[in-house]
Amino acid sequence: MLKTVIEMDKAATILKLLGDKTRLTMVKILDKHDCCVCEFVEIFKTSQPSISQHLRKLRDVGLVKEERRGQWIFYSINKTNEYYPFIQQLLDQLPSQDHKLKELEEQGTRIVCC
Amino acid sequence: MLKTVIEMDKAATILKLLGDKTRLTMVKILDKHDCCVCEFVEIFKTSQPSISQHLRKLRDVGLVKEERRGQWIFYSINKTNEYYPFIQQLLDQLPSQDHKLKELEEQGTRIVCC
DNA sequence: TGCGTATATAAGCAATTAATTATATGATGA
DNA sequence: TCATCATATAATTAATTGCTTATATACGCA
Repeated sequence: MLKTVIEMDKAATILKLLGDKTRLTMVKILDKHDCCVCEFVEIFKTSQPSISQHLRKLRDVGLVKEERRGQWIFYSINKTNEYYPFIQQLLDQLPSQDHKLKELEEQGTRIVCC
Repeated sequence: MLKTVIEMDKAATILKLLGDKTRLTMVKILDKHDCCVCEFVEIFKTSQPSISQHLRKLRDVGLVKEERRGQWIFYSINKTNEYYPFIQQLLDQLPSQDHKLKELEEQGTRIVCC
């Protein structure tokens, strides 16, 4: 089995980023589904700037990437990031957050927006 | 394979704790070797209170435990902690920090103190 | 072209964090 | 019992973080 090793500095940086419940949940969701900003605003019941700022931090270290689709900007996990295997192993130990997206669908919020 | 799942809250708390280079390195070292406070002071070239405070945080969430041996207090990983499997998987992806202890031995600092 | 929607960025502020300095506690050994 | 060593705790301070409010940008549509 290939053992990937990550430097301590980089690991600490990534863990610090993920050591925030909002960002950790975002990344867990994004690992399975692309999402746009307004969905996160709904899910976390917080302000749009707050969400944007969290996403920016994740983007700055390359964990997620953005892509414009018409009016919306979708975020997705950057699987080509050299540290993706590191976080993937971590995410696998977290409970699925699919129910959060399901709630949006039930509210109609997911469809309306994206 | 048994899949252990950890709640998001708890995971975020632990990741935040480990998202500090000093604490992450401490835990990585402790995963293989017990250490006393004065060794960490040497390794990290920082003040004793600073080291004590980091250890306290790790102790407060149960990741490490302390044990007095005569004059010294040794810290070790708490393998019975319910979140140990979570961090173990993470630690396995980090480079060994044995060289740091080796340096102490070469300096004689390890033996003198502990 | 002008308006509404989605998102990003900037500035300000309150809360949290990590380090320092000073002091307390507890064990050892003369 | 007193001095010393190892460690913990407390108080202070500077730096960092995350949120809010306000504003800017960029797209889609009438």
